[in-house]
Amino acid sequence: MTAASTDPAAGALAKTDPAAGGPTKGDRTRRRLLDAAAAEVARHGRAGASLTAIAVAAGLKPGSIYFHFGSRDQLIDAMLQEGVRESLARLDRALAELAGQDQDGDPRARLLAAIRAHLAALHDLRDYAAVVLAPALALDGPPGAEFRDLRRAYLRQWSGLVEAAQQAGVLAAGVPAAVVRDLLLGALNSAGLAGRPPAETAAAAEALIMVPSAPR
Amino acid sequence: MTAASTDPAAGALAKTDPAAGGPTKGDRTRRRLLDAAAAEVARHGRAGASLTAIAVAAGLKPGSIYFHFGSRDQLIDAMLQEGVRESLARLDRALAELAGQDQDGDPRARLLAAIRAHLAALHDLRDYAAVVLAPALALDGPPGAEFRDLRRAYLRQWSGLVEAAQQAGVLAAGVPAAVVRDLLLGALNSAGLAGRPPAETAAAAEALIMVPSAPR
DNA sequence: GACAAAATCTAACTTCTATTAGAGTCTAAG
DNA sequence: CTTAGACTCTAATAGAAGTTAGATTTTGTC
Repeated sequence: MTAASTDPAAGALAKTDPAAGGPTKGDRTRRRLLDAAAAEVARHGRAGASLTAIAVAAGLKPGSIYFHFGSRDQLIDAMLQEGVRESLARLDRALAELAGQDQDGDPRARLLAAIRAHLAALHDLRDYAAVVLAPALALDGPPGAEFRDLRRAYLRQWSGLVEAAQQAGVLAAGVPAAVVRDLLLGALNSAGLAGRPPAETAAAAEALIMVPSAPR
Repeated sequence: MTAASTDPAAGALAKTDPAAGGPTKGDRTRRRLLDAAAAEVARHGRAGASLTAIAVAAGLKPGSIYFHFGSRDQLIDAMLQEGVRESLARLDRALAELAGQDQDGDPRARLLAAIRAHLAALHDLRDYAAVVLAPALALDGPPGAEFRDLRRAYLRQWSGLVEAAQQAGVLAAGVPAAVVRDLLLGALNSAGLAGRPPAETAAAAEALIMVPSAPR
């Protein structure tokens, strides 16, 4: 171990300056490392993201990374977690905002909000999301328990939204919800990463898949 | 160069025994190498597919690969080309079969046939297609002219199908065809790689995106 | 069965990689 | 200014990667 005293390499998360003033210097470069890792993985895949390239992109020498992360894998895992965690938080937030309005439990409104939130996340988080949410992305090896759980939670959220929408007649029924969910997320990911403004893609997705109006 | 005499490493394609009897031994191991490369790239990404792993999977020593291919990159490029080429051929074949029937130019029938062909290709070609057709897969570096052209041709085919379907009222109009194409292919890729039988996925996709019946 | 070509192996090399230990520098608090 | 801790660099390690040249084996043909 390089740093045995306080060992910031152990914690995977970047604490959002809980106690005193702004983020410490270590927090900042840790963030910079995660960003660089996301960019590198997005561009060259997990296996192609070299520590040296990440270090250079973050303005460090390769060896210095080990002060912040225990290994290359831990760094990449941390950035993957960060990506899903943030996406999940955004989804939850979007749905919570809806709850404070008139359309509380309306499945149609909830699904639309989720679509927009997903596309917005794809647009804002860019490299993080490109890596994390891609359906069949080659992320070899055991993905790490925490990442797996977060990803599952994200998918479960969407399954729930789809089922509710089907029962309300907003989405085609008589089709396994899991398949619809895969189709939907795959469509959003593919079109969302094409670089178009999220609003445009959202409008297209809604026009394409939604039953034109209320079940009537 | 290792083999300067007849140099099979130069040609990227596997000739389908044009002249005499069955495929020569070189053709067979070349095919085995392409398969191994596809599997390895599908599992570990382009950068993570090591020559040694490919060689072992094909029952060879790493050095022997250079008799068949000029370099690692050329091997992988060849397998990528093989993937799109076959997918494109299947799509063309499916559309041509339709032309011999009553529903010659019906946009709806053509789109349905294309969806089924794409999902079937995803299922049959597996590793090849998983790598080639994935929307935003990290295939770093210049993709190679031939591969790029084939891929463009595939996308152009789909754009045409989508436009025709929109004009016929089979798909939601008023939305850029390119966006719809991305959504559609992304959906098919994502759901198609989930391991479900292609027919089931096709049915789900059709139920989800098609305007219920003819424009009437 | 001998011969030439095709196909594979062996054994090296170079380069790049992650990783480590220890020494050096910066930063903030007293 | 001093000092302790946080942070970063340098230099070196061991291993795995792609690649190559030459020897060796396999294959098909007269």
